[in-house]
Amino acid sequence: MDNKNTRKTERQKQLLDIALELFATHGYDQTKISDIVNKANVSQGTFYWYFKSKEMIATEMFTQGRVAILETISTGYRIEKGSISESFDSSKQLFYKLFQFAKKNHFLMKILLKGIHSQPVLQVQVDTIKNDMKKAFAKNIRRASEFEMIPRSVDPELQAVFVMALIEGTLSSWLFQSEDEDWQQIEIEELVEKTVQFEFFGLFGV
Amino acid sequence: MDNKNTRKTERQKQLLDIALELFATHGYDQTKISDIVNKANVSQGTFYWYFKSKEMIATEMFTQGRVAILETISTGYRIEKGSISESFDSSKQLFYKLFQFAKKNHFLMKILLKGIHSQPVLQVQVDTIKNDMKKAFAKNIRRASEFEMIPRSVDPELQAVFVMALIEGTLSSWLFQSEDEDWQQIEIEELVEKTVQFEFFGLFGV
DNA sequence: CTCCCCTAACTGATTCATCAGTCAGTTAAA
DNA sequence: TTTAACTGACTGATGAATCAGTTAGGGGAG
Repeated sequence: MDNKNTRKTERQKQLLDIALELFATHGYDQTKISDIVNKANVSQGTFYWYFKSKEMIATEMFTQGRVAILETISTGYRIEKGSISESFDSSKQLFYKLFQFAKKNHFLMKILLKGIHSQPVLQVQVDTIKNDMKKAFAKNIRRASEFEMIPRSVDPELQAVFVMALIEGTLSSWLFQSEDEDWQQIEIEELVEKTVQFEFFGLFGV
Repeated sequence: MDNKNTRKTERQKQLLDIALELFATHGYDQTKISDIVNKANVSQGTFYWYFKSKEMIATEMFTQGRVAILETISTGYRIEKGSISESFDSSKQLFYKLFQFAKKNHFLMKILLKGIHSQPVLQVQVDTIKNDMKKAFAKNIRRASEFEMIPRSVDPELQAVFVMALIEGTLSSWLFQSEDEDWQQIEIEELVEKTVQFEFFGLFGV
């Protein structure tokens, strides 16, 4: 009985993993249910034993992914009243965790970063996750601003847009052009360092 | 004969404009050829008198759009040896032109920013345009760096990734959430000012 | 320990809706 | 009269979803 349950969840996980990889590498629309089941060596009908539809397997991915991402971000927080260098370091820590997560879950990240605009229902879910991330950054910035760790001058919401843009674009470049020479070389620590550098000081550096 | 030519190009433009709007608002995949021709009050067959396929009308859009964008960026350049504040101003001017372009051509920009990942052939074209933009920024940064208008410390290619990310993300937020209160208010001049501020000085501001 | 029974798990050929693209025929302007 | 421009019903491919039927493996009766 316990065994049965395991067998069931294992097949479900197998299908989820395969679908995740195929969606990320070939795209959601380019991936047929038949591609997924062929790779899993099961029949088309089996897929529908585990998932109500193609849309539902993607939804399941996002539900699980959302939890994992938000967990990563929330544990990355460590903003307390302190010096500027402390706020710099805590941002670095957060970025580091995020970039590590992105590397480990690069299939999920690719799907999220590209979006699924051909499927409005799914795109809403992608947008929700991105919005949650942005809100997390905004909260971060608002607190740092209250503690005077960064200047109060600018609207935290707008700053959050900038930071989110920076993260999204940097992760996209990093994950999508990883065959590229330029990116091949760069270590995650270095990339984080330079990204946070830009986040705090812009083109001018320190 | 000149008249004939005009009539032909006008219908072509009409179909292009309608397709552009529908692709931007409902998405490429959600837009049927029948939607386009209905809105234009012509028959399905007429569409195929002017365009070989759905893919080709999108390709035509991108071909025209690419020219317009690169023209905008190239006329926005004005980097010459000078002071830091001059490099700041020239960046502001470039951003201003780009944001103006984006507002005027928001349908095109929406398509480019979202991408068309369901259609690999078209996505390549989108990526090409984005890459052209990034190269333009990289060139800009490289020159500013040579002239010591910004520090030489960091890799211009990586800086270009950051700047491109900033532009893309900011434009996306601006164009897609224009019903939002926050964005409703903000003037293009103010947005440009703050974006360039972030580009040069990051979260810390001046 | 066996046989048998039940149902969860699985099969894959078939159905069905959708839409891009076609084509034989029509219209209008030069 | 010619042909560019247009019509709209039709075709054909595609792929998600279904369903009637099959299999396997765990649990209970003997």
